Amino acid sequence: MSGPSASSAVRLAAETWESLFRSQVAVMRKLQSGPAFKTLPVKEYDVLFTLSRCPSGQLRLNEINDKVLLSQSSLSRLVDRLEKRGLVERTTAPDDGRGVLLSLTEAGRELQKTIGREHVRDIAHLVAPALTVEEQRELLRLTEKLRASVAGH
Amino acid sequence: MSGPSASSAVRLAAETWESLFRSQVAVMRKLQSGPAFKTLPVKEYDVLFTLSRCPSGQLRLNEINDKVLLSQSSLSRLVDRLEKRGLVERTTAPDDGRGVLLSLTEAGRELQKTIGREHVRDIAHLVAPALTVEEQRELLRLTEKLRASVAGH
DNA sequence: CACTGATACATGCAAATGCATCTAGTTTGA
DNA sequence: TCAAACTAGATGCATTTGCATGTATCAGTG
Repeated sequence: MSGPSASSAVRLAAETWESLFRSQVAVMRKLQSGPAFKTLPVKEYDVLFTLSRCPSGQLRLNEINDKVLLSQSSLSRLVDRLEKRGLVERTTAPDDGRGVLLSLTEAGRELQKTIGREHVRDIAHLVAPALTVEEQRELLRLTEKLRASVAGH
Repeated sequence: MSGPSASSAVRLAAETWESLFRSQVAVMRKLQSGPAFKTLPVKEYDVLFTLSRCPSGQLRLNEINDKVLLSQSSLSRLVDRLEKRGLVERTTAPDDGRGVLLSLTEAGRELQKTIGREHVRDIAHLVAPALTVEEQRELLRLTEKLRASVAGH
């Protein structure tokens, strides 16, 4: 079962993750230093973005928490800030009294769109020159496959 | 020059980045919750790891800062903590009096190895079942290509 | 229904983070 | 050669984060 190929499989997995991680750092560093995030930190934008992509327009806090690298308490307070700025609204979940549904206000939707347009341009300027269309498609496929597998743990 | 294919190119780049980012979040979330990082936070481990991979055994703080998603001041204080715990050592750079060279102490090297062994196993358990060897190689290639392109301005 | 344990989110508090700024060493150019 | 501009890193301070815990609701069992 184990042997030389087992240890090289472990090494390959580790190197792959390392490379994925460093590329994420490099891209994120550029993106967050851009002018798009002077008005709103990236992590807060990410919550607005996630809400904007959601068909029902509402998400539970714990659903959002799965998408974001933040502790539950940090997300709770990040949402406090967004709420104080009038960008999102908390509602008690109808089917579960413990739960909180989050939705965008009109101001939140506007701000997401404004930042989003610039953000998407910045992304394109970084990613498009780096990889061919085919390579991007493959990278998209592989990362999605990885994410799905890990989420299913 | 622009047209329907221009906007779809932008969309592809954005979706690719989004997928890369979310996969990174999913994997990192699992990794950092593991028992390997009870003794040392991931970000601090990452500095030890980076030093351990460096041929000369020494790195400038600004070099480390490129690899990590932290502000300069945060890295400075993270290194304070590592130094207080006796895991790394600061030395003034011989060729530039402003610079600081960081190197592992023996204790730092030991701790990195200990955590590293477990960490690598955790990575393998997440990545290996998700992607074939060929897919991992391709993911490694694509992320490295992306990182190199982004780093080069 | 009462009771036990689990889940969703909020909050007190200590620690980590980032921005602006400071200090010190280095490079530039007149 | 020397002052001005620049760079590396440290530090004061306000904000953000996470851990531990608290509160309220839900689910399961007798």
